[in-house]
Amino acid sequence: MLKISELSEQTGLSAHTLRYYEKHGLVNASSRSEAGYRFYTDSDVRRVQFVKTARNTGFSLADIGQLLSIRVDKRSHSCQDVTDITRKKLVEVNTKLAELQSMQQTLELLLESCCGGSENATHCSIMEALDAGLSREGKKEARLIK
Amino acid sequence: MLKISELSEQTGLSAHTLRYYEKHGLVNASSRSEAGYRFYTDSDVRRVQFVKTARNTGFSLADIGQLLSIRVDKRSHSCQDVTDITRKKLVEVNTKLAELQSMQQTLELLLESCCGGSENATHCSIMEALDAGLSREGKKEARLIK
DNA sequence: ATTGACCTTAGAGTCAGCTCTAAGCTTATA
DNA sequence: TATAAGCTTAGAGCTGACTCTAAGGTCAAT
Repeated sequence: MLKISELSEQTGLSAHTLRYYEKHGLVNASSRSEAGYRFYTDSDVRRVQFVKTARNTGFSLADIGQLLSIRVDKRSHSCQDVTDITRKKLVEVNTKLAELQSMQQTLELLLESCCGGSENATHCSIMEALDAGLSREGKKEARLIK
Repeated sequence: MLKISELSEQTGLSAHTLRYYEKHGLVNASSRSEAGYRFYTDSDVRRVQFVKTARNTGFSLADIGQLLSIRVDKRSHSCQDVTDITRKKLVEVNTKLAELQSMQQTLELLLESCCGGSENATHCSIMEALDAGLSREGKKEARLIK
């Protein structure tokens, strides 16, 4: 039986976070001391680690709530239930990736187009590109310099 | 001279958002009517479009505040000032990209490893991988199936 | 003159996932 | 026994960028 600080050590999640997860229905202590202290079993530890792994994989707490309810009663759920959640998450991740890649490309083009020197910014091509809405000129110049 | 709703139309930003930007020091109306209505000039429109472009490129409102102060007095700032901000942003974007790419890879491996069928989830390899902290087994199985 | 669309403000609410505080018990150590 | 560390709770605060509300003033058209 672990106290919350011990569970915290074992999982790397703060006691605050563990209580927060409990409040949101993800992880309960199996029992409490007379004084009300939370006590966690090995099974609780595994559940918390599942949550942590799922968080690292990008799942939201709401997603994890669903995954956990599958986990406790696997017989009532199908693999498809699991892949549905996973595929939905992958779509979200891919969407964000596309946005970030577009930003990355823009930022790289901007940096390539600018001297970055200590002269004043009167003709800074980054400022010009942002002024031009990144249209034509900004991108074209960037490509030329490339 | 445009009223706020007209500026909203021209820029695609809501009047709410434009007032929000004003409150945060990014865009002021050049003048006001006797009744207090905001009036925007062409120069204001260009400033708002600059902000919008910079937002699309991933800059935070704080970043944009800095970029704007360079924009209004380019002679007092160097290209390096501009590239510093841009490079900092690129680093942030690359960091987030790395996180998301890792998530993407994990999610894809998980999906490859699971049948996704309508049988029950008793031996679902996604659940097993999440239980195992994505370690060894999860990844290995995924690769084998690949 | 009245409707209705538009404008003003301060300030509250939203999202997600924590993170922290205050006030008060409990437990372990000296 | 006293002190300090650790636990409890409800609830507030944080981040960033909006988004909305309420209560009221203004303006153009009928």
